[in-house]
Amino acid sequence: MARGKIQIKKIENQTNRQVTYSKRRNGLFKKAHELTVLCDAKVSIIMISSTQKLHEYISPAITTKQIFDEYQKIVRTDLWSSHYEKMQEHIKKLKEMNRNLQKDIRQRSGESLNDLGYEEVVSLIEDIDKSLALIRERKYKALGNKIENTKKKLRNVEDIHKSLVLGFDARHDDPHYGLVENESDYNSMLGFRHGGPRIIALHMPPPNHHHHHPSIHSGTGASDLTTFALLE
Amino acid sequence: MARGKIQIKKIENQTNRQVTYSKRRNGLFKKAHELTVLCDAKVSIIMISSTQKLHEYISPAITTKQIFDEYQKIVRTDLWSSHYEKMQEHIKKLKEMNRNLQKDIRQRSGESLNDLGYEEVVSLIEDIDKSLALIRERKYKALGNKIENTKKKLRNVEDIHKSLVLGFDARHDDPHYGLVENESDYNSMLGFRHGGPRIIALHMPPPNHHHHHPSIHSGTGASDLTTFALLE
DNA sequence: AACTATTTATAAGA
DNA sequence: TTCTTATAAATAGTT
Repeated sequence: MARGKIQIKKIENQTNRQVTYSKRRNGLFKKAHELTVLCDAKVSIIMISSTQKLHEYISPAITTKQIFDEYQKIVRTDLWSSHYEKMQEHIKKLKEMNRNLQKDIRQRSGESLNDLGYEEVVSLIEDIDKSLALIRERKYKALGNKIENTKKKLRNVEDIHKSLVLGFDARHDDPHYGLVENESDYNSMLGFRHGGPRIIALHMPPPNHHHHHPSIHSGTGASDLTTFALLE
Repeated sequence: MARGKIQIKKIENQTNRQVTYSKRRNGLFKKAHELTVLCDAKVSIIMISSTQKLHEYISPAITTKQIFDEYQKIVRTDLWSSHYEKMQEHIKKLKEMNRNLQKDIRQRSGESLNDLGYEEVVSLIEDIDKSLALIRERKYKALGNKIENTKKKLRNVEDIHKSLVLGFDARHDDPHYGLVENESDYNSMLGFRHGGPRIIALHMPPPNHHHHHPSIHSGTGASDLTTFALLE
């Protein structure tokens, strides 16, 4: 529009482009402001440059938020109101789901059985019985694994003990053998770290002492296992 | 800017103002579009006229919502986002809640016990046991009530039977007594409607015949009760 | 950032 | 609304 007409297409020279952006932005904002005053209108301009900088013009006597609100009030279509409504629905569904889940749990824990018919109660009991059996089975399996594991480790420790005793006897028989000063050789040999199991573990009763079994059912079963913790 | 300079102040003549609004709006949008193309920028213009009509320009390759999002991301001011974000949070919380409830149910039904420690499994079992006891208790109570009810009704019917027999005998003794043609007198007397219980109920076994009890546990218990349905 | 030749926008009238 | 057109304003290229 001056010193030569230009084609309306992207200015490839970046410096040029930025200069033009700056000049025309000012022109646009000026025109917007004139429009605001002359015609008593509200104008909001938001621009993002190719370098991602943001500039805005907003008529005096209005805020960008007000323009946004007006916009979504008037343009009922699309934009974010649909988004909003979708969210509302989503929330509704989630709440419904939650209600049902909680009801389920309450029924399963025997708190609110009033909505249930007799047959439903019967099948609920069957269901819970099945679940309980499943959980118990898993518990015993887990327990069995732990015990098996513990037995193995105990056996290992007993072997060490034996070899220690054997070694000690041998040394006793042959005074030329010095005492083993460094237990870490044994430990590392057996894959133990951090000093390995303390020797006190050797004083433990043999693994066939499980006359104590009932406690497994009474909820104090865990203490059985902590007894073996030193061997882990 | 033509045929005479104008002052930038509100045009009082309404027609004139609207004409100017229309012309300058087009000019503004044209400039905005040129800016978009020349400088590879994103422009959003929203205008509200003095007559509350809304017009907008939006660069191709962007939506007004995206501009809004960008705007609130860059200008850290609140806008409508507070609402939006609250909803997002709400949804997040509900989802979290849902997840936990479902996990709970899965654990209670023995499906996913892997996250549980040993003690947790033990207390879970205790919990379920308690719940089960509770539900069973309720079941038996409900069953007891039903049976009690049924017994009462049976007793009632037996009384009717007796009085009928007595009446019949009396009539037999005294031929002047006609037969009772209309049983509804008895029924309404006893509070029964719709013809009352059919007399076939009298052929039922006495209420102390509950050798059949096991079926109550096996899920066919309901059929026990339907046997008495005629008496309801 | 300033200049200015030129293009573009537009006020007023039709 | 749209067209016309005289004129104001905007701005591309230059300094």
